[in-house]
Amino acid sequence: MHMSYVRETSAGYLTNWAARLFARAIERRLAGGNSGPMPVFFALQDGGAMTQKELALLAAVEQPTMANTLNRMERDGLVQRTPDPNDRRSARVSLTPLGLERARAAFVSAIEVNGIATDALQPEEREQFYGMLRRIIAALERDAGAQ
Amino acid sequence: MHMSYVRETSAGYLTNWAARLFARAIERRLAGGNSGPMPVFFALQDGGAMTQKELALLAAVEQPTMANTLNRMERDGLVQRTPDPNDRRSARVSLTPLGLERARAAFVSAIEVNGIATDALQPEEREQFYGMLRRIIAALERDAGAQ
DNA sequence: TGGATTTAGATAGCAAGCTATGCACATGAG
DNA sequence: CTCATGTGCATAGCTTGCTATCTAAATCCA
Repeated sequence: MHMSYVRETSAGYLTNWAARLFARAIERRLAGGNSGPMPVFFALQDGGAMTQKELALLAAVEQPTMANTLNRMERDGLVQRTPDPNDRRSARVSLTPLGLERARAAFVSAIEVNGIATDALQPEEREQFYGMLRRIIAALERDAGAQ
Repeated sequence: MHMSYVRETSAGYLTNWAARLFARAIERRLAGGNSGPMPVFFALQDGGAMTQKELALLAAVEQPTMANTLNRMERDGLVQRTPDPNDRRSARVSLTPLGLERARAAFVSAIEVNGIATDALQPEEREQFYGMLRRIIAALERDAGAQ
């Protein structure tokens, strides 16, 4: 079992590699923008507001990761935090006008990159690919849950 | 096109999510170990030596990323750098005995996690999944090459 | 009501990824 | 031989991800 074997048939290796290529392809199209805010853009693109916790859940990242992402986005004028009147620990996060603008651009880039990737698949393979990834994600989350 | 659509059918989103789950699943099994050295382990598990550049190429990461990974591995006693007698800019990197031991453990964990993931697929889907990922990687690398 | 527990977020510290840039050594052209 | 160019690696500085831990507010229960 040599490197070539591992490189070609390790699902983890290939998945990590593909994920980095996706992120870089999107970032090249965003001229200075990064791909980290993408899940926040998608979650709030309709003008809605969410708590940090809800955003972390949707993005499937840990709370401190989302906290840092939101701090950078706030620093860059992309989101605003409005204190929750019902819970003084919490704040509702929403996109600023600049954030909405960037969200739309990010959406365009994401769709374009997604298209480049799925063009490498046969039409009937595409749904299958999503399905397989979702099953793998579910299996690995079960593994994580079982300690 | 709402969040739910994006979450379920964005190849980039799903791939990034799966990649993080793979890395965490391996790290949970390595008790303090990290998944970054994995490509180095695989490349050098047979006792061979490579330059940093060769390792970066095999791992498909940039040179500074590999430089940092090797620094951490050297700090932790996993690799040694031997000056190249033919080129004073370069060094040959090889695993220490401790590094070889960790490499074998990492290999076992990687195979186990890979098994958990591929068990979520039908046997005939497995080769297909690797093939699709490889085609997507190739497409995104072409995109990167074309600026 | 008051204390224990839960929950939302903040903070610290690290790994792994990237780009940009600098330096020293190697190499090739004249 | 010398000088321009190329190459291998190091460094700086950033983002995104993680775990561990803290604080403060909310909630639950006796």
